Amino acid sequence: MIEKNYQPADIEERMSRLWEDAGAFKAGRAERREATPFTIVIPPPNVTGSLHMGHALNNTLQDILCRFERMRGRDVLWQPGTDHAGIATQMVVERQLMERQQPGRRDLGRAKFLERVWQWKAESGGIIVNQLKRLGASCDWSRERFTMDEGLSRAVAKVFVELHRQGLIYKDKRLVNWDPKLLTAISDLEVQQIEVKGSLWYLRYPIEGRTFSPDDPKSFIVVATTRPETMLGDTAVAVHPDDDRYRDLVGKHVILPLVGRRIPIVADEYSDPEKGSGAVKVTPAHDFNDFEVGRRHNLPQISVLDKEACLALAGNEDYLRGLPEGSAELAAELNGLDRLAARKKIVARMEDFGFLERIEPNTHMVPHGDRSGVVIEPYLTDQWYVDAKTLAQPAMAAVRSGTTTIVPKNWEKTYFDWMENIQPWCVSRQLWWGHQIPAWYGPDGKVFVAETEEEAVSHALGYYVEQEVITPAQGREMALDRNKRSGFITRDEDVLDTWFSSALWPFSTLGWPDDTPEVKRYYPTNVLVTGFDIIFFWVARMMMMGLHFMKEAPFSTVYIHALVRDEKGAKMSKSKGNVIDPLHLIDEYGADALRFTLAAMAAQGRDIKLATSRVEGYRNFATKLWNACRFAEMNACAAPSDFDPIKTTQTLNRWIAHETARATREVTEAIETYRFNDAAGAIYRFVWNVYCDWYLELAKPVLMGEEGAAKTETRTTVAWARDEILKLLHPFMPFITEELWAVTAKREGLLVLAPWPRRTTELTAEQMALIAAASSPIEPVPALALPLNESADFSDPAAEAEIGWVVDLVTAIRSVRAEMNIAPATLTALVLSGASAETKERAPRWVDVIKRMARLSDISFADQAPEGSVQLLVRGEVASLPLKGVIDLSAERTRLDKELAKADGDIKRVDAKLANEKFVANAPEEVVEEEKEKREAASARKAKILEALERLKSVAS
RNA sequence: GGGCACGUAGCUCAGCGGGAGAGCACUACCUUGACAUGGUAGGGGUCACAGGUUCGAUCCCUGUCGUGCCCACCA
Repeated sequence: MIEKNYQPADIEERMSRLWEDAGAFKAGRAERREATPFTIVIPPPNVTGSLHMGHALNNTLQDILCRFERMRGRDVLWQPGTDHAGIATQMVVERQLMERQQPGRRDLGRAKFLERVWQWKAESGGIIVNQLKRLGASCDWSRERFTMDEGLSRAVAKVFVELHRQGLIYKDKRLVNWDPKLLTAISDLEVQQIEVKGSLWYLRYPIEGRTFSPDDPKSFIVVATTRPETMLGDTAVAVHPDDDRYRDLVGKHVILPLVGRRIPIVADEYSDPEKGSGAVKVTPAHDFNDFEVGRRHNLPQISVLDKEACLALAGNEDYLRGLPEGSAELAAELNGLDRLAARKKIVARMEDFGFLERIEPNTHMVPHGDRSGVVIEPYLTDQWYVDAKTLAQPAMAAVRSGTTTIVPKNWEKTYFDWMENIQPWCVSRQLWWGHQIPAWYGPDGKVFVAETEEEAVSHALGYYVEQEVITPAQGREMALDRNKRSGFITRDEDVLDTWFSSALWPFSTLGWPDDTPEVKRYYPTNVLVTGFDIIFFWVARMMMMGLHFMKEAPFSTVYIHALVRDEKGAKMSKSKGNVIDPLHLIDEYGADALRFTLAAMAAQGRDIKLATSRVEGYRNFATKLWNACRFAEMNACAAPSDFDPIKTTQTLNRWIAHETARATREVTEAIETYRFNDAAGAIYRFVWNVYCDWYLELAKPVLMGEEGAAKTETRTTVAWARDEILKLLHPFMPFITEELWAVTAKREGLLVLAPWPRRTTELTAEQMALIAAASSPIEPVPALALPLNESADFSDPAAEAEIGWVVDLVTAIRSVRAEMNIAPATLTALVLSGASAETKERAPRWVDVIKRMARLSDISFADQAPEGSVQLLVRGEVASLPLKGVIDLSAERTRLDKELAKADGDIKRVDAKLANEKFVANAPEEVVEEEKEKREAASARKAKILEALERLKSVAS
C-alpha cells in the first residue's frame, strides 16, 4: 500500500539502508563480471568539508550517470574518498586547539600534533561522506579511500621518487609565493590577485658624484614603487635602453638613500618608459620581475624580510655588506618591524631627507594567499619543483587528439592556454599535515630520495662510507639505530602540496602501484565530472600524472559543470552569508527534489542561480508522481513481467506506449550527451503533461467501466508505463522511485539494478538470437546495430491522430467554457456538425471521456451547427455548444471577431512570404510547402469562422 | 591588458535560422471518487541596443552598452 502522503525524509532513510544491505553500489558484482565497466572517480572532498551546493550539483550529476549506466547493465565503479587537504585541515585542528586552550602545534611538536590530526579525522572526517549518502550518491562505499591511506601514500612516494630520478622533480632556489601567515610556500594557483587601493611612491635616488638637492633634478633619478620598504634590498635601478631621458645615466651609480649602498643604473627592456617615472628600482629578492632582471645583470639578491615578512637586517650579512657606518644604526632601528610598519617608517624617513618626491593614489592587483587571506610575499627559498612543462606535453596532446574530450568544448581553450604557459609547479609545503617528502639529507647537504627510509638510509650510509666520511662500522650502527644516525641523516621536513596526491587519484585509488585487478579493469575511467574552478588544480595534473605513469589518459571525457550561485548570481561564500545549505533543502523538500532541480538547471555552459522556488516546484512534481502511482494502485493496475506494449490493441494504450518510447529515447539520448537539463525536462513533461494530464484521465472511464479485455489491457498498460517512468526517473529521483517500485508490485529486485527501458523496437528473429547469445542480457549488443531513433517502430499514427483529436476537442471546449464563464457545474451539450466519417467513427469511442473532461451532458451529430451556439474549430471541423439563452451573443461575436482577426493576420503574413519570389526561390522546398499548408489551414479556418458569424447574425436578427 | 560567458515573461532559467517556452509569482474559476504539494482557463516578452549577412535573424557576424568569471610580472 502506498502511503497517502509523500514523506521524503522517511523514504530516504529506508531506501539508503535497502541499497546498502543489497550491496547495490558495489563494483564487480558477480552477475556483472562480463559486463563493460563504467568508472567515475569522485572529486574527493576535503575531509574538513561539509556538503555545499557545488558538491550537491557535482555529485548529483555523477550519480545520474552512474545510476543510468548501472541500469544499462554496466559494471559501475563510482570510486569515493576524501582528500587530506593539507593546509585546510591543519588550520582546522590548530583552531580547535586554540579554542580549547590546549597547547598549540609548535608546543606539541610534529609527532604529537599529527596524532591529534588523525584523531580529529577519525572523529569528524566522516561528515561529508554521510552527507553525500544523504544526497543519494551511489558510490561503492566499501572502496572508500583517503589520500593519506597507506596505499595512496606509497603511490605518492613512488611517483616522487620516479619523477626525481627522471629529472622531472628537482630542488631549486628561486622566488616563491610565500605566505607569511601560514609560513609556507604556495603554488601560483593558490594565489589570488585582489585589487587594492594603495599608493605609488616616487622616490629620489641620488646619483653618485653629484650633490643631492631636492631642487636639482640632475642630482637624482626618480623611481616609482608600490612597495617602498623593499628599497632596502634594491641592488639596481633599471631604465629602458631606448629611453633618451636616462641614456647618459646608464652605467652610472646611485647611492641608495638611507642605506648608503652603491648600486648601478642598468639598461633593461623590462623597464617601461610609460610607467611611473620610467626608471624602476630593482629588488631581485622580493619581486618576480626584478628577480629576472637581476639574473640578467648579475645583481646580488638581498633578502631583507624574514619568514613572517618582518624586516631582518640585524646580522644580515647580505644586507650589511659594504655599507657605510651610519646605515647599521638604521638597520638596528628598523629590524623586526612588520613590512607595513616598516613602509611607514621608511617613507617618513625618506620624506625627512627630501627623498620623497610625491605620492600618487594607485589601485593595483596585490597577490593574496587564498587560504590565509594575507598579502603574499615573494621570498627566496629552496623548494621542490615539478617540471610541469615536460609533463604538460602529452596532456595537451591527449586532448588535441580527442583521446580525452572536454565537454563543453569551450573549456578546451582554457585548458590549452594554461598548459601552454605552465610554470614549474612548486610542490613543497612547510606544513606538517601531508605526505612528507621522501628525501633525506646527509651532513654535506647531499640529498637521497627513496621510497622508504630504509632504502634512503642505506643508500646514504653506503655513500658516506665510500667517501670515508664514516667508517663501515659506524655505517652499520647508524643503519640499525635511528637515534644513532639522527643529526647525521635527516629527513626533509616539508610535505607535498595536497594536489600532488590528488593528481594520482584515478589510479592510486585502484591500488596502484600494486598490480591490482582493479587497476586493470577500471583504469582509465570513463568520465570525470567537475567544476571549472579546479581544471588547473586537478584535471590538468591528473592528465599529466595519469599519462606519465599509466601511459593512458585517466578519463575519456571531462564534463565541466557550472558553478552554483545564489539567486542574484553572486558566488556563494560564508563571508557573504548567502550560502544555501543543501542539507536544509534536503530536509525541507527531500533529496530527490534537490537533485532534480540541480539536474534541470544544469544546462551546459551556464552558471546556476539557484532559486528555492524551483526546488519546491520539483518537490510538487514528486508528489504528483506519488499520487499517480496511488491512482494506479487503487485501480488494481499491475503488469506481468512479460508484458509487451507492442501487442496492445486499445488506441489509448498504443498511444501511451508510443509516447513512452519517445520519452525513453529523449531521456536516454540526453543523458548520453550530458544534457542533464534536457533529460530532466523530457521526463518531467512526460510524467506530468502526458501520463498524468492525459493518459490517466483518458483511462479513467475504462478503468471505472465494466470488466473486460479493454479494462484488463488498460490496467496492465497503466502499470507498465508507470514502471517505465520509475526507471527513467530513477537516476534523477532515486529515493521516491525505489520506494514506489517496491510498494507498487512484488518485484524480484531493486529498481537501482533494474534494466533501463529499451529503446523498444520490433526485433527480427535474427536480432533476438543475437541478444540471446550476448553475454549479458542488458548489455548493448553491437552486432545489432540498432538505429538510435527507434520511435518509428512504436509510432501508431492512427492512435496519435485519434488521441490528438480528443485532446484538441476537450481543450477547445474547456477554453471556450472558461471564456464564456460557464460554471463547471453546468453541463452543456456538444453538437458535431458536418462531421467527417472519421470523426463519426471516433466520437462514440470517446463519448465518456469527452463528456467527463469537457463537462458535457451529451454529444450528438448534425448537418449544421444549431442556432445560437458557440462554434469551435477542432482540426478543421466544427464543434458547437448550443448555448442559446445561456451565452451573451455579442460576447460570442467578439470572440469570433478576434479569431477572425487572428486568422486574417496569419493569412496576411503567409501571403507576404509566398508573394516574395526570393523566398519561394531560395527557401528549402519543405519550408515553402509548410507555408502553403499554413496558408490553406488558415483560410479554411477563416471560412468556418465567417460561416459561424453568419449564423450568429441570423439568430440575432 | 588578454580570454571566456551572459543580457529572452515580474523572478529563476530553457530554447534557437522559418513569428518564443518551463518553474515560481499573478488573475479568474473549481473541495470532480490519485493529487489543493492539486485541477481548468488566462494575462504577461519590439528575445539589451545598433549595424551587417540572409528570401527570412531572438538565433549567425561586427560593434556598443551592461553583468559575471578566469588568466596576467608590469613599477
